[in-house]
Amino acid sequence: MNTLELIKKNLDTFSKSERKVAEAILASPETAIHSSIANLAKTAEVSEPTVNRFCRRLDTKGFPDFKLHLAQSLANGTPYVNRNVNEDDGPEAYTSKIFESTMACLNTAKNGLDTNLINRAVDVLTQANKISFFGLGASSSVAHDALNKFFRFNIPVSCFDDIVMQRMSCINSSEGDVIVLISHTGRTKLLVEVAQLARENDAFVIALTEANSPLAEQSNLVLSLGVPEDTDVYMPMSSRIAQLVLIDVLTTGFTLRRGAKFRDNLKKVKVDIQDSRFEKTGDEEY
Amino acid sequence: MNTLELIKKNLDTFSKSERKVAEAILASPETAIHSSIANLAKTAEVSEPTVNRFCRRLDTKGFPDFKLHLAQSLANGTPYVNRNVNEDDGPEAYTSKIFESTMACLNTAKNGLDTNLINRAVDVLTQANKISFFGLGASSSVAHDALNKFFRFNIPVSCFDDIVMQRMSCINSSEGDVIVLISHTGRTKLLVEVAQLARENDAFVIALTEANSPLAEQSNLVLSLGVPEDTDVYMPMSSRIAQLVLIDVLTTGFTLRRGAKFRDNLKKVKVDIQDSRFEKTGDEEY
DNA sequence: TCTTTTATGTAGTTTTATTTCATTTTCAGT
DNA sequence: ACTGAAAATGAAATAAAACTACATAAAAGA
Repeated sequence: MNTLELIKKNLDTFSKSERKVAEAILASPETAIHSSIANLAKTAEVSEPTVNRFCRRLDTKGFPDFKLHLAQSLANGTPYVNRNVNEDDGPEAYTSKIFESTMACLNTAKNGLDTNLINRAVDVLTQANKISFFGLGASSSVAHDALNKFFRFNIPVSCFDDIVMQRMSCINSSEGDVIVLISHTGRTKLLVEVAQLARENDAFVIALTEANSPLAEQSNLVLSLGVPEDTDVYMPMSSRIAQLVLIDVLTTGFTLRRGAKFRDNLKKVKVDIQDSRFEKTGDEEY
Repeated sequence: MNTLELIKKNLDTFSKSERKVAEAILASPETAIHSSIANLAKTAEVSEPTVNRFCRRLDTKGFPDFKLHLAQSLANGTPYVNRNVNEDDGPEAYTSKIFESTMACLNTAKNGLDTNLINRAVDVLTQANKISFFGLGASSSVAHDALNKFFRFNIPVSCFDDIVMQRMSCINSSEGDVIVLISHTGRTKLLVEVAQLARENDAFVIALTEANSPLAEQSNLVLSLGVPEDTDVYMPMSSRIAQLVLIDVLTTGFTLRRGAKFRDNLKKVKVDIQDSRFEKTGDEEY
């Protein structure tokens, strides 16, 4: 948790003098990280040990350690990690908050990912006869995105956001087919059934979902993002973004694994797209 | 500039002993910020003044100040310098690179956005009779995502990734209708034509695209991300992610603008989705 | 009101960082 | 290769900062 936010939140748990310290810091955090303990004590009109005790109350080793934590919470790009949007936020405020919390979410996802599993997934994908991406509701756009990327590899790939088509596709699957199921919570009943159906028909099931969820249990390989669940009505679903980045990672892993010959293929697709453009060089995508 | 990157970049400008310090820090930056100058000097096998001089060479006031800067560059979410994926990167390497460059891209987008324009866009959207999202190719999944979000507001909203349907929809549009066009480069001929068609039929055109592009010129309002264009074959299209976050921002602005009554609507949708789930509380989305 | 607990500050101690200066290394010019 | 200037480095001393122990004051409970 962001130290600055932590101080704000715990303001009322501090003693009288400690609150003075907290207020002095909140008033000008930038100044605080460049002050000595003596200086800050003077600003807050308390004694030095009080400042020190204040630091320890916030689970830091002491004043220097506290400054380190505070500095990190003021660092470029993360002034207000995961701050929720308020009813009275202006465009400036909610825009920063959403961008920043999305970045924080990606960082968490990055740290929580198991690269061995990613490697396994890339393995499985490169050896697949056919790849299918399934998602329902909000996850369907992630599946579409995956389709768009894998389509360029010129391998059999499909994508369905229709439960009936998904089931039909599973029934027709066989060994060597890989089915990638995308679900934020991993608790969508219909999709869990799809996973079962796919496995009954010998397909390999990769799930992009929460660890230990019902869907995860029905899958052969689970890539979980470890992103905290969204709690606020105002807050958008950042986990979806993390899933998309994970798709990017898988695509990249796939490209690298397939080697140089394969990459030429990609270039061809890009060059062709160019022709449908107004002139300007070096562009890709739409 | 990020301190850690700065050290890497300037490695060859340091003297022999100073390089030892640099290498000790790069080897384990997390350890470095928690060490005393004496400790770090011992690890690097140099004297304490050398460490101090090293810090000053990097434009800091001294060792504690340097640690502060270093801590900030290690902070959660800090955008790393865009590094491209290499042919011989392992899963660990390409995963971090992709996540980090995506975060860097979001940070750039955040800084480049004009919140006044966002506010205007939210204005226009809240007053619309009907909203349509159009995208082609890779941008179609962004359009779908937007549909999914705006759909919950219980207002007339549609989404097409088919050029014929897009044109038909434009022809049927009238004053009060808003059409949101999504295109990374803003140079897709067909989509530029769609913009013209929409305006001829009195629709208001919002473009999520590059500034000064042909599409931008045909639109009433342009939201440009200012994200650098993708140059590398291996690199995924991060701008797409930025577009999605921008959709999140617009959705949030929309919700806030519509006020409390409206938010109840959102809750209803969420509660309904719950029922199609395996039991567990507090979940949202799919 | 008295006792106990908690909070706060003073003064001394320890740790940490910086400065000064002597020594070593490097390197250009002979 | 030698010499001397300049730069780099480290030892030791100094200064600064942080921390500890303890004493006193305030607050809370009996």
